[in-house]
Amino acid sequence: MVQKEKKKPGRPRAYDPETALDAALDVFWRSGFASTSMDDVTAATGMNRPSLYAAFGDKRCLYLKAIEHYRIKMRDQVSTAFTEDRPVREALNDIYDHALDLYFGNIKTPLGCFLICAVAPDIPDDPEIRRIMSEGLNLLDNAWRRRIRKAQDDGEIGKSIDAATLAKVASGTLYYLSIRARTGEPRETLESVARATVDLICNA
Amino acid sequence: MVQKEKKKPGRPRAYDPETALDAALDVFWRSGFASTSMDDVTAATGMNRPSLYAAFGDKRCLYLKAIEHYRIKMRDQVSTAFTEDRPVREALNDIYDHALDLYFGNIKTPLGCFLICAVAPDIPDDPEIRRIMSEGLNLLDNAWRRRIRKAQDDGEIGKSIDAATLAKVASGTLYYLSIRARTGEPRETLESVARATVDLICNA
DNA sequence: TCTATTTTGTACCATATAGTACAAATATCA
DNA sequence: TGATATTTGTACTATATGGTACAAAATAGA
Repeated sequence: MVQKEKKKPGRPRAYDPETALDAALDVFWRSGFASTSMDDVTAATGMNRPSLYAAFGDKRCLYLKAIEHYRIKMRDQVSTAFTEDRPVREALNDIYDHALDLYFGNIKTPLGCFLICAVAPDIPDDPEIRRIMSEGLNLLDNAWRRRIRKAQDDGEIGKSIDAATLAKVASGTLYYLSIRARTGEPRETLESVARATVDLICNA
Repeated sequence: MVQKEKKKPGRPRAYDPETALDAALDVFWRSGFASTSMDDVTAATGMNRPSLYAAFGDKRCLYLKAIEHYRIKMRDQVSTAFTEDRPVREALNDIYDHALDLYFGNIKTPLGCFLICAVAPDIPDDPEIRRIMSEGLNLLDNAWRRRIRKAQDDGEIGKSIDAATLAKVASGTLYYLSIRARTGEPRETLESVARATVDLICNA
């Protein structure tokens, strides 16, 4: 049960934390941590600086919260496609489609996967970012692995290559879709790559 | 014929432009454009600021030159593996190996592909970077495509999926190797993914 | 209505950073 | 040796940026 509005004394906040975090994610997603100024964030969220700092801490804290926010967004967008019960071909293709929905977003310029395309450069200089990034991508690999493993057990996919490795190949195509969405490749082209990958894996 | 040293009047430069550009690439490769300060570059190159600006122009010019420098490095490292005459299996595996050599580099912390891992975030805010990035990745896709197409003509690879699409799947695995090298995944794991991809493509 | 509490909004500070001015240094050439 | 040309190195400027102080505003509760 979510406690929606516990009436507190004091001036009420003029922003919705969830909406603000979403706006912050958008600017980080577009330009990355270093290229995004706190002024950009205030502009995107509509919040003033002290409110921003009071709500989310300093820039790096906000960035970490944005990453976590993205992780949840990713889960909501694609995780159901992994667990639904149906033929593996259909499932895998559907996963890619949902991912493309996320990568192309609702804005004019597609940005790809936030982790792959925007967070990656921060890895060498920040061990915690590396850890979070690693875990986030592992979650994805593991989701592929479980679904592919199930298909192997069901006899839908051959067992000549182990599920964990096939899963990483599947992720690789996801990375391709991300990067290429960001470089401006048309969605149809990327859908073809996704379908080809599904073909290859299902014929393994 | 390269004109090595045309004796000019004036104080001789204390740096080697090629070496300096290589050092500049290293710091951009590690931290990306925005996180890298010109002080970082001066430290890495050993050049002082005015010499740096005289030699390469402003920060963005230097960055573009570093990208071009990387493109050449990439070509030198992997392009011969594409054109050598031998069985396609051997060729594809060798390409991945050479790429991994580049991604793991000579330093302790592997950085992956410069374009994929460091330049990608700059795309949305800089049309020229987008163009360069796009062209760079297209070159890679096309190299895969030509080699795979040849293998299809030679009967080594089936024709159920067209070469251009298979090429993009092959690139996808390359992107995976890049990102995962940067997150700290061991090289052996990535070699397995490469070998699995080659298996899948050769059995297509 | 008065007090306590929380958020807002302006204004500000300290620092980091991209880029440059200018004189000293070091070469070639006459 | 002197004139010319090019690079070096120090010091500097202007600006952008992360972060904060503080008073005004707006609520709940007594």
